[in-house]
Amino acid sequence: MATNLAANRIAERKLRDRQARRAQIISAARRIAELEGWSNVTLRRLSDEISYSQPVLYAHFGSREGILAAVAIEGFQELGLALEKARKRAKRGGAVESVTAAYLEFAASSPALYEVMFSLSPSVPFDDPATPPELRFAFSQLLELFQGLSSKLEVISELFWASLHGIAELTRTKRFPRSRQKERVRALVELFNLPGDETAQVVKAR
Amino acid sequence: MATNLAANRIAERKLRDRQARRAQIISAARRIAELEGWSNVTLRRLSDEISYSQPVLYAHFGSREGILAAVAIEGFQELGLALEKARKRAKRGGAVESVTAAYLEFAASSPALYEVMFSLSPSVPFDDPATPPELRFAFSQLLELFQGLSSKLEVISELFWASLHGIAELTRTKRFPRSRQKERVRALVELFNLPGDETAQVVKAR
DNA sequence: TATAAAAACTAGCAACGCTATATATACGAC
DNA sequence: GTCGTATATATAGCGTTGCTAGTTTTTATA
Repeated sequence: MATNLAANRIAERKLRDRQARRAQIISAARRIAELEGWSNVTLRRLSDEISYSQPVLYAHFGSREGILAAVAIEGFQELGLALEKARKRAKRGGAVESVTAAYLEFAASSPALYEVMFSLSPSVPFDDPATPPELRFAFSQLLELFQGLSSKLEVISELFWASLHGIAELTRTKRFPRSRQKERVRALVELFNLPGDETAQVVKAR
Repeated sequence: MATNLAANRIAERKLRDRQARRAQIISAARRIAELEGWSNVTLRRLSDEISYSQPVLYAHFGSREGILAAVAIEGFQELGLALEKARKRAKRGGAVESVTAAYLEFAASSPALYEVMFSLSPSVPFDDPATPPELRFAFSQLLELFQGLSSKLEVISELFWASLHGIAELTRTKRFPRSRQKERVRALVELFNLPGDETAQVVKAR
């Protein structure tokens, strides 16, 4: 029947509209957060920005937390892509340095986004079957860095991630002076950029 | 005059009472936070716990933020003391390992306290003249670890702090599985516990 | 065009941080 | 001891928040 086809197209259009609005909400939340901080991302403000009433937000995300989580996942996607790009365009042996720079640049240029990814959403776990693929992908870019270099691939990747996160976070929260950032990065790269055999030596299992 | 002496003693007693209540507030906040999370540390709940009305809280701390900051500073004091103790009781060459364990133990055993120290109070800065001495003291314990070992004392200490913080935070927020924690710690200690000349070699300025 | 379903809005609840105003308590001078 | 005063504490309420029940409007189908 023709009605079925028409019904299909209508359903598709509705889905598109839904997704577009969802993206609009996420985008508005990001923009407000980056300009005015997450405390200004209120449901009333968001519903204002998208010109819909508050309950519409709840049709897309079950709660304010849900909106933050969605922004965080979008952030992990972008971080993963940025790291992948940095790793792939690095010259031989310079992958650690390149990825380090990309990671810290990401955190520094979108502090509110980084904040929601790591400080504000305990509802986006990693060590869990329900881990979002975007988060797995981002971490996999760090795993790639040490592939075959160390017998403790996962451990050394986690340690590298922890160091990057620590620097990013202590910088974001004003515990580290920006003035020494270059030296910190150089020391970090030296610690982890252990080419060839040396890597196995320093990072080797006891 | 006798009245002056009496007045003095009264003033002293008032000060003691004030400080006692201040400590009571901080203690209640810590307890609730550790048991039920910081979102349950509300002013009404706090005033209930200390059996005073809400405005009394404002006589001690100007705002809810002020209470969190006070708890955070108490946390830095305790962290600093714990690190100092760990460093001093370590056998020769084992200081890094000992301090690492103490730091991560502190973070793991009081997650809410650690959270308020690093995630919830941007109003306790470090790179600033107004940095609380408690925070400076805690960091100085990390500086001590690398005293004379590296030409980049501050940078390597900051890097070590960042790594510890990254591990603590990614563990607290469930991004790291606890199962590999031991291996992570061992790898971290190997990275930073570079006895004698090797330290200068790996950490040296280019 | 009439009807059922889906979508959106209005209005309001409870709880929050915070504060202006009122009341009770404790002090110092007589 | 008594009385005014200053200090300490309490009451009550404002504006805003996340969230939702109930109602109205819009949309799709027959």
